Amino acid sequence: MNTPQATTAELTAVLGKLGHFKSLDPSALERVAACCSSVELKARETLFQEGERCDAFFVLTAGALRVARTTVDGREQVLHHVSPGRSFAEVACLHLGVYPATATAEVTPTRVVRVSGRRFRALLAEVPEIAPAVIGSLCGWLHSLVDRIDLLLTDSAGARLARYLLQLPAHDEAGVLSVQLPVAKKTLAGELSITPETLSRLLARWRKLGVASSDGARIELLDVRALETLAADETHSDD
Amino acid sequence: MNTPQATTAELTAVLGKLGHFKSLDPSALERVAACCSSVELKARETLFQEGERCDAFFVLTAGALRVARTTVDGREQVLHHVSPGRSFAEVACLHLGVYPATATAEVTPTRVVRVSGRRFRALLAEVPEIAPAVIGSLCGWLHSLVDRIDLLLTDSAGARLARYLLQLPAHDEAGVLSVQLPVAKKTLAGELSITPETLSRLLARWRKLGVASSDGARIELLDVRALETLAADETHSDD
DNA sequence: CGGTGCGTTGACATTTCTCAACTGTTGTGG
DNA sequence: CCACAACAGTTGAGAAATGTCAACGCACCG
Repeated sequence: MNTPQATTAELTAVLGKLGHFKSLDPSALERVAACCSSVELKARETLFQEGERCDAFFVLTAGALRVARTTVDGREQVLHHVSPGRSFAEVACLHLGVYPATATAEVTPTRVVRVSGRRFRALLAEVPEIAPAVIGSLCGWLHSLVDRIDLLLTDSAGARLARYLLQLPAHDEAGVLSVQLPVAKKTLAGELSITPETLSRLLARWRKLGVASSDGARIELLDVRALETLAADETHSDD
Repeated sequence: MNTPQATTAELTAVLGKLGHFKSLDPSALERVAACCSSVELKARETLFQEGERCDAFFVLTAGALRVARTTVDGREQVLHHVSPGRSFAEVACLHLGVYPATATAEVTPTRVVRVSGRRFRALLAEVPEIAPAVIGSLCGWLHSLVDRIDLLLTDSAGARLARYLLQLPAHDEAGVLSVQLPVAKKTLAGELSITPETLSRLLARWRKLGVASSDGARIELLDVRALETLAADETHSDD
């Protein structure tokens, strides 16, 4: 884990681009930046470990990162994928005091801004303008977690996959919607609570049915109506 | 939906007992109370409906309430049960602008405090001391949602049920732990993403094995070690 | 160029769901 | 106060979805 000495000016610039701090005036932003340092990780390096005492939260500025727990039987259970611009571990830092999960970089380089919890809490009391930023960020998290629960409560594996694909940012090319899987299929399977084999078979079946054609991480949604039906139906129709 | 005219003094007293507002000084508390009104519901009455425009969040003071969505195929999907002292719909109010789910009272009477979103946002800017209360409340929600996801990611139905039972507040009587199901078994099945039949069969099997004896909503955890093993194991051991 | 690990496919085992029937309880209206 | 309806809960039998185990091709990385 490398911690290059970034100037406050650089940090200010980075933070100012983040959704929730955009509305802050420059002087407030500078005070936030004064709580921060920047950290650079290589793929597979961990930023923090489950159970570790917690004195900071983070904002991802570049790369990708996953937050996961290790289950009792030793498997890795991915709780969330963090994409650039999002903050994470606020709950651990502001509420729990320990990290309830492990954060691991997925690509090289992955850059994060580290925000000191102690200093940030003090700032929160002094500069009321930053509270809405924090609240907004937490609300964003809550929203995505509720979506995740909604997804997991969907009964059939096919329906979960269809819902997942449909809510992915789609790229329209020549009238055909296509999406790009942001994570490895093995990982995606874990997020949908299915096995990689089942995922592979679902895609194979849909390819045969002409509903979706998958080529590696790019998947073309050929029949969106059919996918929506699959996503809604509890039980998915066979061939 | 009945809205008796409560005095500010009464509201102040009620709010002051809630975890997150406890640390507020009396004058701040009074200003929060000025944003509030109290609402009383009978069982099966709804407080708000999915899709409705949202201009308030709530704190449950008495009774019980469930937050649920209606799935495309018409079933009711319970997202959360709210117990007294907890606030809810903050995300809808402070972030989304519409209610993403429906809140329904489960008992008569159910009493909630309604907090005007518009007035509360203004207050948030004027009284910085209340920000930590909101942040704390949101963190509590996030924590419970992560736990829920963790539970749903548990593979086998038996393991999910065992984990659920073990994390329930247990009542120790004569050396035997016993827990009280806070909701109907049908509802619990929904929360664990299993069918009522499967739930019934699991309890029947455990009763036969001497692991847990169920009598209506009271369940005695006879062999906690065994339950912990079941909760940890992916696949649950048979007789 | 060999190893490591992902993705795919097949055969099989198993859990869990579905459908159906039955019981007991609750609560509602006559 | 009782009868009847409605519904939660239980149990059984069979079906279906999904997981497990295993083998193979393939890409990527050292």
